[in-house]
Amino acid sequence: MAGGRAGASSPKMEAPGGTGGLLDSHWVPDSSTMFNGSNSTTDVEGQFGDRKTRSPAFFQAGEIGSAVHEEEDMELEGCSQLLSRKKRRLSAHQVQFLEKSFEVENRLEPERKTELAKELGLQPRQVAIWFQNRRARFKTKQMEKDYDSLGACYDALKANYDSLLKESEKLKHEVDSLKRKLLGDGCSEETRKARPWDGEPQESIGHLTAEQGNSSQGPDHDSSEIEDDSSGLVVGGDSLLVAPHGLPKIEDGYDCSFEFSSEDHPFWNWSYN
DNA sequence: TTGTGTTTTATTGCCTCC
DNA sequence: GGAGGCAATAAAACACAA
Repeated sequence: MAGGRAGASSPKMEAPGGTGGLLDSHWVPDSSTMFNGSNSTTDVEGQFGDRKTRSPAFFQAGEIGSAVHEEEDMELEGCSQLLSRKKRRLSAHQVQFLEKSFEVENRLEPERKTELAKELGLQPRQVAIWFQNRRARFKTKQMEKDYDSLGACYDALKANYDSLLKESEKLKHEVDSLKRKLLGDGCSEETRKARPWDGEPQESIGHLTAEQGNSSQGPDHDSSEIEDDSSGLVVGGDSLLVAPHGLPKIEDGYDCSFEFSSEDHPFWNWSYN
């Protein structure tokens, strides 16, 4: 998307007659709109109202702003040819009011916009812009939060995976040692014949296949293979219990078992089209 | 004082919905 | 086609270190 589109109406743009340098820092005071008696720090940009038929807010001769910097304004009082203006920030009071309103509802109904504008001594367009920018800020913050929580989930899952891997190795060793115990060199012919694991590799001891019992698992081994055996493995009367495992509870409060859903997320619930 | 980074206000173009 | 939303962006305002 092309930038610099605001340039045409930029207050930095020198006014005709080369007066921009001087006028850039001054306003023609506005006697009209004030917020509850307090001074507004903003001008009346956006008073073109409908953005589809808008004209540049700046450089409209005779247009006036509701400046709060009275000293500056006094200096220029009487200046009828305002050709350049600066942005003015909203007052703390106005921002606070808008913030509260945003908390209640982050979307603006036309009536509410008008109402807010009236109450704050702003143009409806300014209120709309403020909400738009506020939503953008909120979205950014929310994405940062989501990024952090996903990172925490990843760490927890990785830790869980690693510990499962270790546990799996440990169990394999136990199985191996039990096998060695049972199949000691001095065992009888009957016992040797009865050894199921001496047959085809897919034969199993209990639920554990020979392959599971003997092969070493790589890092990408699916841990679910041992989950199915978590009910316990009985070998020679001993029970090797594999602890049931699931998704971890992360200590800092994040639960990784969540799924992203636009239904239950305050931000994504918004209908961004 | 000045350079630089951040935040805020506003514009522009495109998109979707009605 | 108009209204309103969003992303991208500009630029003023502000903060702050050197």
